[in-house]
Amino acid sequence: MEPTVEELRRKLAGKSLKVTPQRMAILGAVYQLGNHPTADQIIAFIRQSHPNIASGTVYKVLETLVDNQLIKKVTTDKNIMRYDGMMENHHHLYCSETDVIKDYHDEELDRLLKDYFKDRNIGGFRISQFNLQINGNFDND
Amino acid sequence: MEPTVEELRRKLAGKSLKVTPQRMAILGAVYQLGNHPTADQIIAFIRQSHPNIASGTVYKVLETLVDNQLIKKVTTDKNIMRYDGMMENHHHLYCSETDVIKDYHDEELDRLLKDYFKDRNIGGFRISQFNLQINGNFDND
DNA sequence: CTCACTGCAAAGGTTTTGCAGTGGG
DNA sequence: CCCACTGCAAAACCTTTGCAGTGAG
Repeated sequence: MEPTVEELRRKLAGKSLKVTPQRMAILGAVYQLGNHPTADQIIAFIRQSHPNIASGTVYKVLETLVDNQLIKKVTTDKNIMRYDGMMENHHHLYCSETDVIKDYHDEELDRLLKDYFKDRNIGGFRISQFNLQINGNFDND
Repeated sequence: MEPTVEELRRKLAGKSLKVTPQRMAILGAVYQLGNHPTADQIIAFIRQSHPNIASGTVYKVLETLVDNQLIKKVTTDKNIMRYDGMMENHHHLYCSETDVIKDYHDEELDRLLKDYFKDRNIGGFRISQFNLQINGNFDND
């Protein structure tokens, strides 16, 4: 969860995106910050090393990264967009009090859901992807 | 899915909320509009019968209704909040192109998930509720 | 070289807030 | 009657946009 400069470069180039210092920093920030950061957190983090980066640029780059499936958008009850660098199929534990999101991986659950949707026709709906939003509270609050 | 005036009144009173014409109209609008309306759609709908309702009031009332578990918030990739009057456990089919959300109910799926989480300790997380976000496309687009 | 990307600043759109006046319990 | 609720308008907030200048391929 902390790719090297070469890995970042490869991810961008792999999507035929120009490799700019800003894009490297933003994609790296999403990975390093980890816990589903907001645009604001990403901007603050990047300004430590790139003081002149414009917030408009960050929003544009995040949109580009989402469009190219290098990151995903994550929404919560608060209407602030958050971003997730984990592209493998996974689910989210969400506490609305603390606004903390934790990833939840489980192959058994994935298999269960996949089997459920297999051969099931959801009235004219072509499923591209699904994920479970699990709401509740973390014990150590 | 179109409760009478008495039912609306009972729902509000049941939560010890003052029964005002605005609250009646807003809760009724969420039910009548059905498809997970935005605040804006709710306001436009209500103004037909209550031309003077303030948008600030609508936002405040919607928040109150959410807090009192009479409606739920629904989020999508677009950062506009939407509201859902269906309180029974259910899932959502979501098409990001058209921004259409359809409810998906299935007891077998609910049982499957319930069984899965039964006796399973999700590392210090107390689950209050979960729902599946199913992304894809509707055939008749 | 060229066109996509960045910085900057302004605008956009949704949601929140403060306060005085109103009305439901 | 009293306090919660409403209307109004301004402000806050996140995000988008336009344009001139820059730099990656």
